[in-house]
Amino acid sequence: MTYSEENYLKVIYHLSHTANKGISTNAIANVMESKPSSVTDMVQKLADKELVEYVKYQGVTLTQKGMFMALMIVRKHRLWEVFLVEKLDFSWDEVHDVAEQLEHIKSEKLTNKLDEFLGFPTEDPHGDPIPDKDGRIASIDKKLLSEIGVSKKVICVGVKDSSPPFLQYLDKQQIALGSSIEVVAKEDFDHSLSLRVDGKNVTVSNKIASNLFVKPV
Amino acid sequence: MTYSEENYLKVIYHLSHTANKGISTNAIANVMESKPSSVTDMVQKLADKELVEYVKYQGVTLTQKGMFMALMIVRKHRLWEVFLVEKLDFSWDEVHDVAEQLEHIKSEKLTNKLDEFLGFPTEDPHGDPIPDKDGRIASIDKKLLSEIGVSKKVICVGVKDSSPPFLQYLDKQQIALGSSIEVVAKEDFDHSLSLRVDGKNVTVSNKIASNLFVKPV
DNA sequence: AAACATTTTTAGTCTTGGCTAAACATTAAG
DNA sequence: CTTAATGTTTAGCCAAGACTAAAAATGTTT
Repeated sequence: MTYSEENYLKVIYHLSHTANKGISTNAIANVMESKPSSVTDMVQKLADKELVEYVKYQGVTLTQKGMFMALMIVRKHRLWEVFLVEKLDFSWDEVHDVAEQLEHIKSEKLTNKLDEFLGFPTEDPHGDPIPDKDGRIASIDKKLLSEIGVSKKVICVGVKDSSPPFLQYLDKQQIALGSSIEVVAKEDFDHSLSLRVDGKNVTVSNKIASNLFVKPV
Repeated sequence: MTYSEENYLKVIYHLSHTANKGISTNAIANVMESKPSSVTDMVQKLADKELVEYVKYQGVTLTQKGMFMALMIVRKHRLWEVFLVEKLDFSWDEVHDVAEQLEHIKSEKLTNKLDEFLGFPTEDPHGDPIPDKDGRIASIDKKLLSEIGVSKKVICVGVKDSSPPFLQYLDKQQIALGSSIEVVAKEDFDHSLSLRVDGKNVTVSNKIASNLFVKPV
């Protein structure tokens, strides 16, 4: 497995969550900032290795084997993110690029020892679930904050967008994983939300609210 | 800096310690298990980037810039080895291949935070010195056990050869970094040594003794 | 000092992963 | 149901890094 093949598998895995048909070469190229023609080539190589199912013009899906490898890459990525935040004091907006490199380190022993060292965490610093060594994911029931009704109380459990600007915005508003949030009011005009976050009043736009995962308290 | 360029710099750095003239393409090719012609190509590329001084047919030496980059790679390699042994319970014969991968992770912040997390170690698990963030190395005065006179007492501070078979042999004889060693006798015939290692009698061949670094107690 | 052996470089080739431009499918619209 | 628009693949090309075989430089010997 080359570096590049691993990246393709990871991207296909992530795209599989939003779309439930075959993933188009175009979609992959967009995410990878490359060209559809390059994707076609690589996808054919992955199909030869039986990591993806590929029908011309119909898109790509992961095979069992490909799914497992993708899960192991995601596992490594998220474990390293936990390591960076918990042990090395990185903030949650700084970890992505480094984890993007660390996820390619090949050593099953390292991955499993790291998992143990971290106390077998089930979620990364953004609230995303961490597959265990057999690829199993503990699914948590979570909703977008934007779907929560007025006067309901919830706890912040994850972010949908984990780009640095969004995460830094949340830091500024003192919204973090574990924060308790009450929806005080919803504005009809722009769908913005008035919240009480850990006792403080905060107003957020609908765009913010639809990128925050919460669970009923 | 590509992965491959980094490996060349590292190899040239290591070879510079034993030979103090220019390093030949042949020597590099041997260590890298590649061919001299491939080395010539790469070395010319490194010279274009001013990371090495290169005169045709005369061999290669590191420039200031190249030396610093090499030191940073060695620094990362050795810090990760400490991490693997101290935090993840790897044994000293298992760390090399994984550290070989980890040394290429690009993030100054990661390296320095890791250094801090480990308590700014000055040596790796094999007793090799770890360059600090400015590339400085604390030099320790050490001799080969084979050069020590009879009835002298020393402490084991490093290994010259850190291949798994040698390290595993030392484990079996319960010789480790920090072990106190007294040279009880030296055999004229085969230059083998009778030792007292932490109170136990052990006999080792000259080959073993000339791969163990010790310092006077 | 010339001839031979060794080392090093050059020239040309291969593979991987990417690109552009052109050809080919599919879908949507008239 | 045919054409236009869009999406996808093919064909041909490029750069990096490695290789083989051949040419050139260095060194070693007599």
